[in-house]
Amino acid sequence: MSDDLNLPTLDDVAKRAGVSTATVSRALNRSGKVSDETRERVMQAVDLLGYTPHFGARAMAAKRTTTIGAIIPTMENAIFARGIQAFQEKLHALGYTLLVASNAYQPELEAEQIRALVARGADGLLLIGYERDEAIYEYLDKRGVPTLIAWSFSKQIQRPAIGFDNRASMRALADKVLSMGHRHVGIISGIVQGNDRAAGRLGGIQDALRAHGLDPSAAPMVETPYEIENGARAFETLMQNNPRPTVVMCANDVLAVGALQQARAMNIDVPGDVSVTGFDDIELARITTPSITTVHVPHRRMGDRAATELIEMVERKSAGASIELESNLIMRGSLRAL
Amino acid sequence: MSDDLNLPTLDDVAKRAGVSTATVSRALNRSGKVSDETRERVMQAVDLLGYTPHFGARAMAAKRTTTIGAIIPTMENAIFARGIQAFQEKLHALGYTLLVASNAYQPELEAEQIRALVARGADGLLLIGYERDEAIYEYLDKRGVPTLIAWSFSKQIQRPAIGFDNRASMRALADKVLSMGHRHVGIISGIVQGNDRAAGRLGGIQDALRAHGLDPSAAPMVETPYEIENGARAFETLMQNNPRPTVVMCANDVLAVGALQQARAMNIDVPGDVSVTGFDDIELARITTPSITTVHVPHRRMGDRAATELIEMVERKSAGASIELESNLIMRGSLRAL
DNA sequence: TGCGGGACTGTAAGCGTTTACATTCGATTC
DNA sequence: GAATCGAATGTAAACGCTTACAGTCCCGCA
Repeated sequence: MSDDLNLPTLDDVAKRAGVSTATVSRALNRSGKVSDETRERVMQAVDLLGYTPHFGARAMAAKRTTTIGAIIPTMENAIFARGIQAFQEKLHALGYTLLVASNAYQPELEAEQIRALVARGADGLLLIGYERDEAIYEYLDKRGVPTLIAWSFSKQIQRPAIGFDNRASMRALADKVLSMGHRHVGIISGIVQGNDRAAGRLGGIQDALRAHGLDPSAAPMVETPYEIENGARAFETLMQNNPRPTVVMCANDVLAVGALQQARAMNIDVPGDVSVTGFDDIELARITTPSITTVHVPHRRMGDRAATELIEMVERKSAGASIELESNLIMRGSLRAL
Repeated sequence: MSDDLNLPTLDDVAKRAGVSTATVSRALNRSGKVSDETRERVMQAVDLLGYTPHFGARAMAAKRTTTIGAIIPTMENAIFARGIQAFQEKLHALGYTLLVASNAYQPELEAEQIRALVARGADGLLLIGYERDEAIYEYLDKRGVPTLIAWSFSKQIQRPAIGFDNRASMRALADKVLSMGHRHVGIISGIVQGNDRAAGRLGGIQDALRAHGLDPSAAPMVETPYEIENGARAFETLMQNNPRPTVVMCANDVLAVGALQQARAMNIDVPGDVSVTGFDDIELARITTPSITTVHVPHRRMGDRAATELIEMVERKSAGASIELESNLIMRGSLRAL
C-alpha cells in the first residue's frame, strides 16, 4: 500500500481511549456488552486517529468478510447492469459489500476470478448460468462457499438458482411469431458453447418450429457474440438466403439492435419487409425505431431476490432454494403479422 | 465463510512437501531462490491439497494486495462501461485485480465505498472527477493510497488525473452549433452539484453563448439526472418556451436519447424542427434515428492509460502525472444548420 | 454481612502469511 | 586442507484483528 507512514491500529485506538483492544473491537462491531460511555470514548479515539479497521486482519480473525462476489460475463452492454445494480442495493441494505468481476464470456477467466474472489474471502458468490466446468463446483463445495446461480432456471438441475426458463420464454415468443403467419424464420443466436442461456433460447425457437411442423435445421442461423455490430453482420448474411426470412429472431436485444441498423443500411423496412425480435427488454429495445418486440425479464426483481436468497444461505438460514421468475412478451413495432 | 471444514494452509502444504513454510511461500511467489526440484514438489502438494492462499493473511503479512479499486457513479448506463472494461483489461495484464463499486451519484455512498476499498487493502484507487469532500482527499493522503482521477482534466488542479476538458469540449460543440445559425439554444444539463463534469459541460455551452453575444441566463435550461426518461421530460419542458429552441444541447447522450424519444412522441421532427446534440459518444448515440451529433471521448484509451499510470504510482515509479486526452466532434444526423 | 449473579472489561491465544536473519552444505580459492 | 562464499532452506517474529475465558465491580437479596 505505501511506504512507512504508520497507520493507526486497534492498539492505538485502545491506548488512546484507555481501554483494551477487546473493548474497542466490541465497540466497533456493536457486539453488545459495551457501556454507552465507553463506546463513546472509543468512537472519539477512532475519529481522532482516523482509524480504519484492517480488512485482512479482520477476515483472518473473524473468518468472515461480509463480502459477496458476483461474476458476470460482461459489463459492456446493459444485459446485466440493472440486475446487478438491484443486487448491490439489496446487499448494501443487508450490510454486505459487493465485489464485481467480469470476464468477457471467457470460461478460463471466470474460473480465475472465482478463485480470486474466494481467496479474498467472499462469503458467497453469484454466478450467471449453470454451465461451467464441474471442477469449479467441486472447488466451491469443498471450500464451503454458498453459491447462487442467476439468469437461468432449470428444474433439472439441483442447484440453488434464481432465474427464468430461457428456453420456454423464447419458445413462447417463437410460438407467437409463428402464429402470426411467419414461416421463414432467420435466427441470430448467441454463442451457445458454454452458455446455457444462449443454448436455451436457440432451443426454444427450434422447439416452436418443430411444433409447427417446420424443420429447425432448415432455418438459416448465424451464431455470434453479443455485440451490435455482430447483429448487423449476421442480419446481412441471413438476408442472402433464398427464400428470404420474413422474420429474424435474435437471441437478445443487442443483436436485434444490430439487425435493425443493418436493415436500415440495406434499405429494408422493418417490419414492412422483415420483422425482428429480441430478448431481455433492456432499455435499448425501447428506443430504437421501430422499437423491438422482445421478452421482458424482471432484472431488478431477480437481483433483489438473489441478494436475499444468497444472504440466507451465507448466514445458514437456508440451504438454498430455487426460484423461477416469470418472463413475458412485450409486443412492439418490430414484429408484424404476415 | 463456512463452518468447520478445514481448508489447507501453508503449513499443510509445507508438511506435505517436506519443506518449511518459508520455502513454500517463496515457491509460490516466484521470489527466486528455490531450486526447481523443490518448487516442483511444492506445486504438487499444492495441487494435491487444493490449496489457495488466504488473501487476508497475505495482505497482512505482505502489506500489499495487488488490488486496485475503482469507484464509479453508475453501472446502469454505458457511460463508464467501456472505459472501465479497458481499465480492467490492462490491470489484469499488469497482474492486478480490479474491484468496482458504484454509488448512483451519491457522495456519502462514495465516501463509504472509498473507505471500504481502502480497508480492503486496495493498493490504488481510480475515482471519477475531482469534486468531492476535501476530507476524503486528506484521508487518502494520510493513508498513502495513490489515487488517480479520471474522466476530468483541469490544469488548475494539482492532482494526478487522466481525462479531458469537459468545458472546452462542450464549448467546441456549442461553437459549432452556433456557427450553424442557431440562436435559441435549450439546455438539458446533468445535476451540476458535486459533478464537475456536468458543471464543465454546462459552462462550456454558456461560454460559447457569451462569446456569440448571447445571454446565457436567458437560455432555457433544465437540470436533471442522467436518465433517458428525464431527458424526455426535460425536452417536453423546453419545448414550451417561447420562442421555442431551435436546438437542444444535452449534457450527455443518455439525455439526448430521451429528448429524441420525446420529440417523436410530440411529433416534432429532429432535425427538421429541432436539432439535438449529446456528449460521450456511447453506442446509443449511433443507433437512434436520427443518430446523435455528439462529442467523442476516447473511453478505451482513457481506461488503458489510467491503468498504466495508476500502477506506476502504486509501484512508486511515478509520483503521478496528469494526462489530457483529446475529444472530438462527431457530426451526425440530429444536428442541422438553420 | 455475605453471596450469587449480571454487566462490563481485560488477557492472551490464535488466524495464515511474509520475510529478516540464521543455518547448512557443497564448491571454490589460496 | 582451511577459509570463504553463495545458494538453498529453515526459524521465528511480526502483521492487526476477534473472541474464549477470566476477572472485576456493583447490585440485590437472604
